[in-house]
Amino acid sequence: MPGSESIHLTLPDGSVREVACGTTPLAVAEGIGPRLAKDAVGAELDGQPVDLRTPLDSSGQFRLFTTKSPEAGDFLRHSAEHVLADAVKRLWPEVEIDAGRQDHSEKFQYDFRFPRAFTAEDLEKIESKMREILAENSVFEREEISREQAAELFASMGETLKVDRLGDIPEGETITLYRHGRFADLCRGPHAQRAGQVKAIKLLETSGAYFRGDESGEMLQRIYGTAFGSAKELDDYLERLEQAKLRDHRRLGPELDLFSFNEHAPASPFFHPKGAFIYNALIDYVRERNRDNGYHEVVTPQILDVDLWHTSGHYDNYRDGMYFAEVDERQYAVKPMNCPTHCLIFSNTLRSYRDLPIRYADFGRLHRYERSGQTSGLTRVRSFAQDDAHVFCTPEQVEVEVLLAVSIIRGIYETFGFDELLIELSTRPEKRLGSDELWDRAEKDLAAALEGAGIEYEVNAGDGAFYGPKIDFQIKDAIGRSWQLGTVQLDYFLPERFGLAYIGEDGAEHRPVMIHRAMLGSVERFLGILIEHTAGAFPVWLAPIQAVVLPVSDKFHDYAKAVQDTLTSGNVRAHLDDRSEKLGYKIREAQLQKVPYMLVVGGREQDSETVAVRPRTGEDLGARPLAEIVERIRELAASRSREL
RNA sequence: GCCGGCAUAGCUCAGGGGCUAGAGCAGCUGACUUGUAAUCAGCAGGUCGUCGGUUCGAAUCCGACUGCCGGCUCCA
Repeated sequence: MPGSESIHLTLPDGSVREVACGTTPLAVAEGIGPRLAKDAVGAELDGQPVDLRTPLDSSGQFRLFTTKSPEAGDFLRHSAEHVLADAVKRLWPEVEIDAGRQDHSEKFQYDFRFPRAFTAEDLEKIESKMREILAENSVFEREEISREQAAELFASMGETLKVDRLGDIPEGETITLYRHGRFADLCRGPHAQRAGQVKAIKLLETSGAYFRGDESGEMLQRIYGTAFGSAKELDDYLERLEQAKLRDHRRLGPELDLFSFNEHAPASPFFHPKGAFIYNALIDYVRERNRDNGYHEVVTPQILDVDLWHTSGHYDNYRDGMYFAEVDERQYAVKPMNCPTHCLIFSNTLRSYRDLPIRYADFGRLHRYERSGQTSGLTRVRSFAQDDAHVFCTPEQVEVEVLLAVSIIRGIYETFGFDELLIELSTRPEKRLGSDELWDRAEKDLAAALEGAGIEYEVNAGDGAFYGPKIDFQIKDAIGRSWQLGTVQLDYFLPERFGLAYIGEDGAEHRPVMIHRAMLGSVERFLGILIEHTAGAFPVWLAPIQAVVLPVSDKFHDYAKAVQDTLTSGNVRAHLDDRSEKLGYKIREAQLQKVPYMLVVGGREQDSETVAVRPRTGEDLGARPLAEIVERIRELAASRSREL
């Protein structure tokens, strides 16, 4: 708050400005120049976005964003969000407003209590009303207000949802209001300076959304949109959405003949030969890594007495997500997880501490009933397999075992080119089993394993599984989207439920610790992500067809066939396109199928026992000896290279 | 599960209370014999998602169901 003390702001050019504590970023901008003050949208202090009107009370690295800064986007979208609410209120004054979005990195949204769903026509009307409001170019004003004043204000406006929301703000927190024109909303900011700085808006879609995210509560009507400082940026954004659609695995999968879906088994993929090839190649890869690291594969039943699921606790917690069958008047459940079956193998015989760690891997098919509306392509299915494994070890071995799992996982992601990796340590959730001492120890073990190996991670407080903390692995795909893949979870609870024990050095029984580990996660989901990451252009080792032989005319079919045979006997997955079509036609088709290598053969090649090599990158490598290309493809596949 | 949308040929889509439901691509047949992203011609292909209702008549209007899509919620 304004005081006699001063603070020091370090500007991007390295210069330092000394200003009174409580000076606003807008005042700082004015001090630098009127032009900058006019164009300023927002600011940041030590990387934290700050509103132009929020008094600064500490020193730090200071930057101002103008309409031209990409960083201004969050400010602009947040302001467009208020303009959206304003527009809806102007069109339908009786509508109650709820709240906007937390994350404005891409979109904005607002929820309304509206008697029906918004239609496409409504959106058009709202959008043009928003443009009118933007043209008014109102200034966004920030106002600190007491809880009582705020409650009174919103009650007087008939905004009962807002009054409810007010109650969600923790005691003692400064309550701020942002106004533009006659519109006022409870808001933390930050906002742009003026509405007119938002140059391009688009409303994207509508949907229902539960008030406060409560499934048992009221459903409101939500509108999503996006906004930018220029029409060009908006166009680029929409273009990116289009590009993302083109690599959507639900589109590419059928196009590349990888998989299909059928009403007879909703949300359960049918992998065609090419898709199954990739599916199995992924599993083979993990199998190889398992073998190299002392994990032993087991095969366990699909359908087990429901009794087992009572023991494991899954029946109580996840009954609604399980499939059941009754045979011989006996109740069975289709397995949704492998862990209980692994516990049964572990307890099949007396175990010594000398046997530990025991590492069981399992690619068993799992079935989980996902509620309708929750399923999507390969990423959320009802029938799937995980690259699952469970390690049974002594408490002392936990750190080493966790580290082993982490290092295998990192190696695997590298193979796929998932270079950007975020590791999260998820700690005890509110609903959990076991004592606090147990959790203290488990969380400490995981953290120690990561820190011991110098691995950077973030803590995701409260997001652990109910039976133990976990390390989650998030990757970023080729177009920057984040996906959670692998997980390493500590479990002290299942060994307890199953009464697992090993005989220790002291001759007494001890409880083993269980570590759940998946690297790809669900193989189905991983394949979906991989399709989008690669846009269907798989690395040579995963390409169902690695090379297609293209004779330029029927006259060269014999040579083409001989080429294919040579490739095949050299373990290259080769296809011969001997249709009577022009070369361009066949190239186009192979290209659309993203076949890594097109091998053109005509008179010249036949005479010299070569093939004209055209990788799917489109370059022309010219005529190469057949043996060379066989060797090249074989080498790329064997090394699981991503090169062509 | 909730809010909303969609469902016509293998695919992308047009049509629309009425008489024989269309196009392009893909498929098949034939001609062409092809040199780095689509040769030409012909043929075939449909219970207009399923069930029910309204109607003289429904692919078209209404309802239910199923599946899919965008969100919400959930995800051991």
